[in-house]
Amino acid sequence: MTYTLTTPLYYVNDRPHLGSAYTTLACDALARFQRLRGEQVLFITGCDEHGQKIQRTAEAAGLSPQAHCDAVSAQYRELWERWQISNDRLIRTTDPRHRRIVEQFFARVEASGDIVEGRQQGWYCVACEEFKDDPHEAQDPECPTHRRPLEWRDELNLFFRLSRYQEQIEALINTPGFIQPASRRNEVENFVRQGLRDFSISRVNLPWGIPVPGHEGHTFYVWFDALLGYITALLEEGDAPDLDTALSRGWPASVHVIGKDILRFHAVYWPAMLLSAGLSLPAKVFGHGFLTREGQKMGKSLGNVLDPELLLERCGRDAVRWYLLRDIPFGDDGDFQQQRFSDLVNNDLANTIGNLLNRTSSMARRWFEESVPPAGPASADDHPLAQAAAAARQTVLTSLEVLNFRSAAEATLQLAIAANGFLNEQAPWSRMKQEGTREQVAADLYAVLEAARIVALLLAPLLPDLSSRMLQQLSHPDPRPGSWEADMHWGGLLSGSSLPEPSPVMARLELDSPL
RNA sequence: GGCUCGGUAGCUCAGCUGGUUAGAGCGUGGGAUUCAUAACCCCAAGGUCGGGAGUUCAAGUCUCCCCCGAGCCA
Repeated sequence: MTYTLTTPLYYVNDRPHLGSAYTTLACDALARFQRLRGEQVLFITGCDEHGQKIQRTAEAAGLSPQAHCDAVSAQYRELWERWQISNDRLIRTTDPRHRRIVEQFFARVEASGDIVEGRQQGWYCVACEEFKDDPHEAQDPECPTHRRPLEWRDELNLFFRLSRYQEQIEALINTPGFIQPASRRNEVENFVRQGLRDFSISRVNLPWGIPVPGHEGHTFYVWFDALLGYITALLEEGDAPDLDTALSRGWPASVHVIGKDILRFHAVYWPAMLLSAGLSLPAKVFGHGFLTREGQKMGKSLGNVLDPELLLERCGRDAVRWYLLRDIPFGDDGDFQQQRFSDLVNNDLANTIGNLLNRTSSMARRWFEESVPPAGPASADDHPLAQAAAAARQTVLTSLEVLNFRSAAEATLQLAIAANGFLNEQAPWSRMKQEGTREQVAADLYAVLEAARIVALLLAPLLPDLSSRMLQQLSHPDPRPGSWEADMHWGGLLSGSSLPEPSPVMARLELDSPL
């Protein structure tokens, strides 16, 4: 069974922002975790490139839509490379193969009688790419989210008969665990209970889209096309653009990770479309929260957007990943606070974790021939640090399974804190001044080094870079997919292996100016 | 307007089915120590748990009303 997970396919209307980076980072941690556990992972991200909004943005910039999409999607690609995101795919909905997949999918939906012609009349927000339900009787209604004027539309469209799936969708969203976090389920439930209405899946007079086969003049509505990108993305390099082939590569998805704003599309429309085409449904949809900055919404008008590229350059991958994953409950909204950001990075990563390794390694080298001391009694499973390590490991495993990055980070940190405490209690530096304590000191240092090794391994999904640097200092190989959990058993550190000269694995963050 | 979710130490939050002196991290103050990245370790201050009423032997924890914030739908 392939573990398929997806980020949203980001709309290329604008350059990448921190929100997309946040989602992608979280997915990366999850993907790494699943790979380490030995799962066969297919990590999908990509770009959604059709629709009127794109067309207009391109026009405004004096570019062809395709040129515009090429440019923006290249920015995404570069950004993910820079962040070292481990995605297996980066699908673009302008990929020619995608068109074939959409056509085949549509044919199935049409064959099940779920496509009807209808008249779509109403106020449309181009920014949302969505019809708004009767916005009062105002003569100049505007979109509540974009605060831009709505456009009146009256056109003949193709509709998807969503209403036929009322009961199935109700059952689906009541399935425990399908919508995560559970707190968001109410919202969707509420929406569905009011009765599902058919929604239009085509537009007329919109050239920048995939033509609907057999319906001259119609192109697919962006969402219909975009969601299917998850399936096109399954195709491997040389595969023919065939729906069944794609599906065989890893459908259904184990989880769609999305922002809470597009939950409805993923938890209602998308499953209904899949049901109609006779395909199986994703196991889970996880809608995470939004980030604010110092208590304020980020936005161009406020001029307070945090550029993910700049953030990466100034602070580094580990710092940003740690802060976002460790401090913000995944699922809830979070606030990016610079002071807290540097406090946490410095305290947790540099002081608690980094320094733990540094001080221990330094002692071991000094007193035990620059190598890992003999474990002696410290190899026993009932050693206090062995027990702390086992507990941390357990928590990390169960937390990451349910995308609770925060709890995983905390548990890892706890182990490092326990090891620092143990070191202070045992005070090997004073013992070394007495006679006949060498064996005890060796055991204590071994235990702490071993705890540090396990901290490093536990960190591998969340902070692969830091993890790797720590393991290097311990002369220990990076974890391998599938053997990670076994690697974390107490006593895996080899006594006698040489320890390189320690240097800080994590530099303190000194942010003198605002980001 | 309807519905949902929040309002707990300066800050970010834990507190499951109601039950001893309400917890953690950060920040702040003090102490101890020297192996280490001015770091680690220990201790302390600090909260009428948004307001009010009620149920109960007992309520952050249940009920009702009100105030504030966020969101979904109208």
